Amino acid sequence: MEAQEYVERGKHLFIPQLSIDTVVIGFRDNQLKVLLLEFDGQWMLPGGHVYHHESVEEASKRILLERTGLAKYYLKLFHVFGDSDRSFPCEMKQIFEKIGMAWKEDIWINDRYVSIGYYALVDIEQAKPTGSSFTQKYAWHDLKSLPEMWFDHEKIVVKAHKTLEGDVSLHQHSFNLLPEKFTMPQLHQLHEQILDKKLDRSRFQKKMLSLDIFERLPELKEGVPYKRPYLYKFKRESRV
Amino acid sequence: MEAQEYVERGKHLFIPQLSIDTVVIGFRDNQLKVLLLEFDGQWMLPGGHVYHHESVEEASKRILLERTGLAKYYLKLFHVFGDSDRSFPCEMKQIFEKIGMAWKEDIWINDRYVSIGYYALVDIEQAKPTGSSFTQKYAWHDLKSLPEMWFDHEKIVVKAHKTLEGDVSLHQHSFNLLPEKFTMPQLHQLHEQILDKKLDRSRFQKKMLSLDIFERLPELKEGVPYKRPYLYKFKRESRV
DNA sequence: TCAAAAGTGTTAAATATACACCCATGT
DNA sequence: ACATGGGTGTATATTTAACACTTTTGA
Repeated sequence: MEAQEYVERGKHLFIPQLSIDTVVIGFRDNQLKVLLLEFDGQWMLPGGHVYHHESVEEASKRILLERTGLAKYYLKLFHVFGDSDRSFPCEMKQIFEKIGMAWKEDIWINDRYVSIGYYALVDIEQAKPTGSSFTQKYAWHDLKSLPEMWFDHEKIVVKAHKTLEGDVSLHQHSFNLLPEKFTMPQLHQLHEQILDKKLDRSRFQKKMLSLDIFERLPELKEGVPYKRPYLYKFKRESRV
Repeated sequence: MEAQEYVERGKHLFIPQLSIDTVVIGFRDNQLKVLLLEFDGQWMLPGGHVYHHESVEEASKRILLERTGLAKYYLKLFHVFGDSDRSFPCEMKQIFEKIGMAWKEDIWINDRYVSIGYYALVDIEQAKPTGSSFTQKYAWHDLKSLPEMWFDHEKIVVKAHKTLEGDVSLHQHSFNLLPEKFTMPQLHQLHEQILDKKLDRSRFQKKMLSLDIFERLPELKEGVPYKRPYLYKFKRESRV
């Protein structure tokens, strides 16, 4: 949808005062990454609104598909951002002026919004991000060093990160951040990054294998120096 | 607020298409109880909407205070009910006819609503429930044998119960269901009810005490047969 | 040949489990 | 006296922790 059309018709298409913000998390170069969209030197999260005909969950999946092209991922509602002062007319005015669109005080986009926060764990190599109608540029930023962000999006990212940290040992969904076939050293380093601490290599491997959710493949990982690690894949068919 | 005023003015007072439903949980006679409101032989959850000037969290606390008179409790957002078909015009018509109020198809209360589900753990003996504008009668029902309920409220209660089951070992917030001063046997029976299984008495007590969150009081529980158990209280001042 | 990375093993400490035992109290 | 409920102890099994050993491979 074009920016112009979005602003004109959005008021009637979507559930009012309700938005979705999605923290899309990937893993590359041994670093956790978050997908951000650029506008005028500052960054924002992929997000959107809920159509009258769709469920909140459907909306979150649609938004993720639109922004990343992905159908496979782990997606979780992690928080509701419901502060009474959660509206951003000043920042909206800035954005409208930059685009060259007419800004009015009483436009729907200036309302106070309750935002439903999702985090998505994705295979960063499979993602094909695209900008939104407002934003052309996107980038994967280190979760540990976030750039200047619009609205309260930095707060949302930080909250998602904390939630992920608490969830990872409980749900064992971290493999969604890795390719279909991955090695135990990869999973080990990933967990070290998520929890931000050293984990005993031997113990980690034994614990992961004792969960009986990963299947060792006959092949070994190619193209890596020194001893080649085994490849594993998640036992269940689909990721979701 | 009166029913008439609520229907007439609600459209402008509240964030549209957003509601709150609160599963208020108590513990009495060794059974988990849920606070329900009666209308025309069927039951519903305490709930409400978010005023434009208040946060979602403030709204949930206001609703809990209005319905129970309580200021001390554990309150947690446990789920967002966002199905696209979540509207109840037929049931609303029934209710309006029973009250003797004019029902119209396009009234705000017939809209599709996204509901934010909270569960509250309360000291049932401290609660002073009151009916809402629609409902006069209230009752504490066994969580295990729910009556006929309006809307999708049974689904919401079941989801809250499951969430509590998963949360209790993790957060150790179950004492909020007991009086200020309680005994280990009480806490033991409470956990058996929440998890719906037998727990070894000796081990349970040792584990709870090893958490170092409860303080043993010099007094013993009075008015109970046989050996009198020690009384404990939660170490931190406030419950929230 | 040796260092780096991966896979596995070994021992000790900490926890969990399944009871047993003793104490206080009411019948 | 004894049955009931409460508090604690003890032996055993399991899990966690720390680190050692071995294998494979590239420099």
